[in-house]
Amino acid sequence: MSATRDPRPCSIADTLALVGEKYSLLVLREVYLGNGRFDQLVRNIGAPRDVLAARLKRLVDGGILTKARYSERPQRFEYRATTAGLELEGALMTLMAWGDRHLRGDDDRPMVIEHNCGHELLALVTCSACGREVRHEDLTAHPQAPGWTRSGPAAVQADAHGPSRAGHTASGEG
Amino acid sequence: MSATRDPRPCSIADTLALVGEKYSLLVLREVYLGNGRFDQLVRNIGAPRDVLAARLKRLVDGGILTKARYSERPQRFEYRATTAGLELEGALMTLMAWGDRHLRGDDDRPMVIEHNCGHELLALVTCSACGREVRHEDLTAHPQAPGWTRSGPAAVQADAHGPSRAGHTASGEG
DNA sequence: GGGTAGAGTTTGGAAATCAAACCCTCGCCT
DNA sequence: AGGCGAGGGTTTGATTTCCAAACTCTACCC
Repeated sequence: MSATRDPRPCSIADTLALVGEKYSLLVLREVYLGNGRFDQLVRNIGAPRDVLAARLKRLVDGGILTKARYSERPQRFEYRATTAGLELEGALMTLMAWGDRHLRGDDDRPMVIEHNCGHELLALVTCSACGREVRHEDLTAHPQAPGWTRSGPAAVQADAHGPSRAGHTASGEG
Repeated sequence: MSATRDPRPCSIADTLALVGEKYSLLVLREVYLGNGRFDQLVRNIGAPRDVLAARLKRLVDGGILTKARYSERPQRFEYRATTAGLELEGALMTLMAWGDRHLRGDDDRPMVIEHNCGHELLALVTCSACGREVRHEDLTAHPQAPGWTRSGPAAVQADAHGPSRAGHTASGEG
């Protein structure tokens, strides 16, 4: 019997395995703001120092941050985002926009980001091909991983009398 | 005494407090795919059943999922995304795009999303005002929360501009 | 020498995770 | 009517992780 064990292969899961632990994305937030020093990260994020040290090591090992020396004699370091690390900023802006919209009133924002087009940034996820905003009902998933369908592992085929086999295209209750 | 304690007020942190725990975003992934049944979530995500139950409760309480009955007689439920929940799909697509680009070769994708414009989706985060892609160097953060600057809590006055020079604030306060 | 800043590491108790086992309701097969 | 199995969880007990506070070490500044 093949192991029913392994979860669905997925780049979302892989990405979260790297940056999805508690505090990791907040480290990125601070680094984007230019706050790359250890004590600064501790204060601004509120993370335990040992946990933060572990997260930083992981982010550096994962190629998202670098540890740069900014002073030789009293050895002092600063964490900076790599190119790959900077490419996660969009995801953070998206999460911020969501939180601003759903967890606050539109007037109670703790932070405003200014885009150099002159306007306040409201992050929007779009399709790079057509430029339109990504909406759920416009998407169709095509699993590529062998042995996996949209609904689960093909071997188990857990799709008999499902309530809505439609999956992505056509439903919508809201 | 000194309230050096509270972390920076931030919608990113708030959002992550709700959906940032392990597995939560993978639950959303499966729900977007139409897989809202408990056992399906367990199998496809690989989460312990008790942890998954806790996450589902939190997501329902947080207004991101609803628990819908799809069969009366053998009582059967299914979790579905609310409107707010659907609005997180863009963030997931962004994380997927990042993982596809940085954690895999562009040929080894476990899942391809088709956009109904006819092309494969490559999620891009853009500024809703000007439509351009969000890039780090085009952004400027403006903290609104009282007592907080870009670099940290104002009361503690961590120096403001970069690691290069320290402002020498000798006078303590306390 | 005393004090401060930066960058962590150590410590020990509290909380979360995990895999596996268990529970309960139905529906179906025989 | 007995047994099986699916679905949807809850319980259990051992392992990990987290957390806050204390501690370490270097180095500058007075």
